[in-house]
Amino acid sequence: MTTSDAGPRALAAAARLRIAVPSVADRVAAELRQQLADGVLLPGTRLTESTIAEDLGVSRNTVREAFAELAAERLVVRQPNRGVFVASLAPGDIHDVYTVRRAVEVAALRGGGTPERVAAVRAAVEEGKAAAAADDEEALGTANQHFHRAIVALVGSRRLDTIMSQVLAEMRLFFHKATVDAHFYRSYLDDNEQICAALEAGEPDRAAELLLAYLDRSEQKQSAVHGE
Amino acid sequence: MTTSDAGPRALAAAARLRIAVPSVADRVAAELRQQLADGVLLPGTRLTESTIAEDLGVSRNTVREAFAELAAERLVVRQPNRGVFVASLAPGDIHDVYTVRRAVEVAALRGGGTPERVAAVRAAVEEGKAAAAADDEEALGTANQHFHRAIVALVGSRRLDTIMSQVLAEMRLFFHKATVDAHFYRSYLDDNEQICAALEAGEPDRAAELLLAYLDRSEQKQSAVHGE
DNA sequence: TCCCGACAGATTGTTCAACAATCCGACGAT
DNA sequence: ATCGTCGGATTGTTGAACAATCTGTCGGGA
Repeated sequence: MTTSDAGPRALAAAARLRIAVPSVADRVAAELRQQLADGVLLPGTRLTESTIAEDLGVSRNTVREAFAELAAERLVVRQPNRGVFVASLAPGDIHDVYTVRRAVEVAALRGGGTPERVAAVRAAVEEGKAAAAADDEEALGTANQHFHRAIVALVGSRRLDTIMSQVLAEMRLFFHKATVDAHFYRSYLDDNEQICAALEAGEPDRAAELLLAYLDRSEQKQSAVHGE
Repeated sequence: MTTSDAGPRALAAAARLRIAVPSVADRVAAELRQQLADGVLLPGTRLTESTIAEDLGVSRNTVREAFAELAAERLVVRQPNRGVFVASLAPGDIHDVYTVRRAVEVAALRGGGTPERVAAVRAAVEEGKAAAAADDEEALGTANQHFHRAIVALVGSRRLDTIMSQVLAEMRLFFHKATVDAHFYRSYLDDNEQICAALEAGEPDRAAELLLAYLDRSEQKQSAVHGE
């Protein structure tokens, strides 16, 4: 009771909210996630437990726990008695991912959102423009992700946010193939601007329509690049 | 080679698609999932690793892997160095769950779906009616879940299906409190019928509107029962 | 009386070593 | 060339061990 009295109930709540120090398994998972996002580990690559355990200086069991996390996020697939492999998306999976995005993002956009959250969308759009001006393709890609994440964040749902995060993480897996074209994301700048403008103008339904068209186009592009 | 020869390529494909024998960890997770769904384990209950390991006759490490699975599904929460507890939903979480349902189910319904899949929705409706006629509240509840699962299945997206499954699993966690009222699900029978009828009539948008209203009402009820 | 710190017990987090089950590739026989 | 067989490698699972952390209790001091 150093400061104002908190009471036992508040203390219990604080305990529940205390900063959870990430476990070793979590950190291993985070490291692998990073390598997956960076394209260090390409789809289809086999991840051997003992190798990773050795490389990261942790036990095999801990690596196993990390694999369980990643498998739950679909970033990695487990083949019993064979090992885990970096997930690779079939053409059907691409459509599937976009189906989720259509459901989640359009629903989020239709809700409108508070002015503060709309401002976050705007910020992501500007971030993209700045990246384009600086010819930073890398930044352009992340700005684009921020944009879509901000759209979902409009509804303020923790669960929708994590769903979106996972979908984006999945997409990063096979986006590497697409970004060989250095100007890939640039074509989306206008779309983002228009969607954001419609949203700011208080016309969420129109914004949703624009987004829907955008997603359909994007899916087509992806499918084409992915060779189908 | 008991039956017709398949050839090496087909065999490789079969190997990839072969029925994955569930690992011990998977079976432990399944068992716990069942107990959670059945209400044997109520929200807030602490799950001690050693106890469960002993009860199910497996090693503590294996239980740990099962916990990782369940944690990824939000059915249990891990408190570092304290243990895992059966997840309990705060009032805000209830709204959050319904937010996901609104996004997913409405989007699915708007798509219409193939006649075959519409038929599956109809089947779930009839299943509910039959359960009501037989005064089987248990069956009524599962029929209701089948109904909503069938709606999502209209789009035929593996990812949306699993999202819906997880959401329903989460709901079963706190639905136990609600079903003390034996006639809880009965009130949904008419809604389901109307939604299904609109869908069959080729008016998916009207069906979506009905579902939206249904979900809002359901959320209100749940929030009320859950004491808020 | 109430608060605070130390202590003991219990539980988790992590590692290590071992072994069975399974898979993969090579090698040799037909 | 096809088919078994065998050996090596990897996974699945177990059991034990130990440090780190948490919880509750017990006593001392204000």
